[in-house]
Amino acid sequence: MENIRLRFAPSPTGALHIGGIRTARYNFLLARKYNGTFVLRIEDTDQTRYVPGAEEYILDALRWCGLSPDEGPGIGGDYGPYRQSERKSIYLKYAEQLVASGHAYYAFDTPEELAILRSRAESDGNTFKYDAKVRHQLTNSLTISQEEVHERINRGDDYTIRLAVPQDELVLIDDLVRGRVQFHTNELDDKVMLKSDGMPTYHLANIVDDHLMRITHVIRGEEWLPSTAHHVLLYRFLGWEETMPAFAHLPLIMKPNGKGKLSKRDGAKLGIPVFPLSWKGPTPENTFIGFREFGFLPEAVNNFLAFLGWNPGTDQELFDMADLTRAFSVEKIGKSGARFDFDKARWFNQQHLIKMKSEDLLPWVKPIISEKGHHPDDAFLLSFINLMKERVHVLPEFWDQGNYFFTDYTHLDEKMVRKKWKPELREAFNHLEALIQTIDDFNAENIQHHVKYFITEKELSFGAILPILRLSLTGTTKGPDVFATMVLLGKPEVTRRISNSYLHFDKITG
RNA sequence: GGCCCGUUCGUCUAGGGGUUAGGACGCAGGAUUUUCAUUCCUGAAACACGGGUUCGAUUCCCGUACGGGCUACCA
Repeated sequence: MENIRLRFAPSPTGALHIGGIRTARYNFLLARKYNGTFVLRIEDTDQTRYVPGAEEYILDALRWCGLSPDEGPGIGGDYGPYRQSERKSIYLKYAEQLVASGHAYYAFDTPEELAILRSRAESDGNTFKYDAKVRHQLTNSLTISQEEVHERINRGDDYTIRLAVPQDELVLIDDLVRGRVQFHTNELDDKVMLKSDGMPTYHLANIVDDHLMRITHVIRGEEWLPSTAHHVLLYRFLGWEETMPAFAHLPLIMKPNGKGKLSKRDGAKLGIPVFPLSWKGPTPENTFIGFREFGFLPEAVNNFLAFLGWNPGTDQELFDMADLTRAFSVEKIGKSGARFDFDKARWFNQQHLIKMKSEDLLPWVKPIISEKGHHPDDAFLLSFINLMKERVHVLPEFWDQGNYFFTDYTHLDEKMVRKKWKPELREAFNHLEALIQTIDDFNAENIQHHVKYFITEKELSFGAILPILRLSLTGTTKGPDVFATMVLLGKPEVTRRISNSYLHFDKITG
């Protein structure tokens, strides 16, 4: 595996969903594992589907995921340009070479004519296929004279160049994931190589570029498997079969309900992210929330994604990027489609959150708190993160579950107050408040010691006091250790909240 | 419809001719006598079906069913 080169080749037609990120991830992983090169190529040959901003999104998304390309548009490299629209003339040359060697031909049939043939066949219960059986009845350089071909081209008639797929041959593909797959050429159509606007189709561009860019392995989605036979034929006809890259077709990521492959819409429908980053489209229907905005760590997203269709063969599930690179192998990629399981994604995120050092989490949590208008110092934030990180799944929950550390709580669990507050506790709480005032060294151990003493003194129980104490401090019965919470809140705030809470409590129970 | 790919707990999966079919998420119960969470323990839960091959198939082969993909001058 020397000098391996892999590429990720998305088309800039909008936001890139996580299926694409997984494909990029696998390509990246294999490249890194063998000290190879990871190339980004933009496949913008369909000018009608070009979406402004999409290319930028792709690069941003890759970078956020830690998948920065070694070569690509805006990055450079020895095999550029890396945007197919900028390589137009290259494809024409090879398309014409294909015609010259008899493996392709000029076709003048218009889309309208073909549509008619298609619908006619359909009404007869058949399907129309532009192939060896019918190409001699259609308008192309095989059926009209060379003069007429030149004449039509010279006068500016629209034409395409189609691949002349031979008859009665077997095309063998040794897929790294699926083993040997074979296609019979009689089932293959004469695919368009060069479109009438002068742009190549994916099929031609991808083969020409993979060859010219010295790509050694093509890892892509299973949706490409059926056209791989055409691709093999192209390598053969262009004389490049010796250096043809190895193919690995990935199982698809399926919708959470298992019905079909995951699509952009599924996210909005279920209220879950299926994109790495948020994407603002022209309409609400084309606007999507990303894993980043949802509060996921890129490492967790990658860990989760890597396991959709791959596993190391051990019981280990938690991987950082470096571990993943070490453990990854194409042989361990599965064959069957993997369902997108958001609960598992949340679990991965939680585990990564727990595993991370609080210092490393600081830059992720800080913006969430400051967004709410609070700017505590790092030491405070660090203690806060320590207390909270093992009870949140996604970043915004640091605020949702811990906002009372920064401001008076806005929500009080009245049901629990009714359950725990007895008016006769008021006297005890007054004592407790006074007792807390006297604690000089306000650390958790010390506070606990005093509170414990107080409880036994008053012949009360932990279970009677602590929940209501927590309620008075945080408004909820859930949360980190009460004494640790008190330390972080600080003595003045603790006593303030305790004395303030009587009013609310009496009102609720009274 | 045609072609191609696939099928182990609800989900992600390990395994592979003879296993109590393993792990993880989720779910249920329990422990950690302040909650929540973490952590730990326990539990329910799977080899699609039918034929072969074999002493023996979940594992190999062939069918069937089911699922998925492709079937554009889209990628």
